[in-house]
Amino acid sequence: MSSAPLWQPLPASFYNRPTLRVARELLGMYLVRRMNVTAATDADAGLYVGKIVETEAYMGAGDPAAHSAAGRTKRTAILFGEPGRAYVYQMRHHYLLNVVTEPVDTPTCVLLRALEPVQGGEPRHQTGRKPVKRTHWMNGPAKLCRALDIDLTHYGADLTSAASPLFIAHDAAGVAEPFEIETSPRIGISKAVDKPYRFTIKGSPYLSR
DNA sequence: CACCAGATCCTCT
DNA sequence: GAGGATCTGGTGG
Repeated sequence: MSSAPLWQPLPASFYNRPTLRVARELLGMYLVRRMNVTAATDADAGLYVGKIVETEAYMGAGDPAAHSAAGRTKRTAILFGEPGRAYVYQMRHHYLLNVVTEPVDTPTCVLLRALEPVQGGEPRHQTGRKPVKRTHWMNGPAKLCRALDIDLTHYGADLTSAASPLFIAHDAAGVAEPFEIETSPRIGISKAVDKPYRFTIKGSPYLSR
């Protein structure tokens, strides 16, 4: 038997709280991706895990930078639903992953912008290309999706279930390393650029940009 | 149905 | 630091 960490999903109640608070507290949590593996020899096969080191909050109706600011559309429908689900959307060739927060009909979410690789080795989607530094495997919202093979099929995925191919956990068996949280303006947007809705683990070498 | 802007990333200068 | 890639949803005629 291995001494692998126990990845225990965060419950929906974690997400059913003010978005800024969720965005801060997601730092240090773990995104767990279970890939399909044929002839798996142990429980860890196909398991890719990254520690969340950078997030951004999108505040819904009152936030011009949020997709849901203009109201409900087909694309943003999931934002109006239950907290703890995945809001994935496509931008050019890329996919971006958000977590839905707050109660139903409150279209808020948190964007996952960067992960620190924890388990699973080099993402296979990086291989074959120019060698990429470990710190650059998942240091951007689209890069982490590509690394973990996350796309529109994960739209609406339940991030609170260990049975899901994609969920968010804390390491119930691990030792948490203390860290400081830094707050800054969001990246890559053109509206509400002054809002300090970006949260990072201070000093992490795995941040975007 | 045409247009456009966009929560990005990579390559080159 | 700039530019391009060439996708998709949303809007307006």
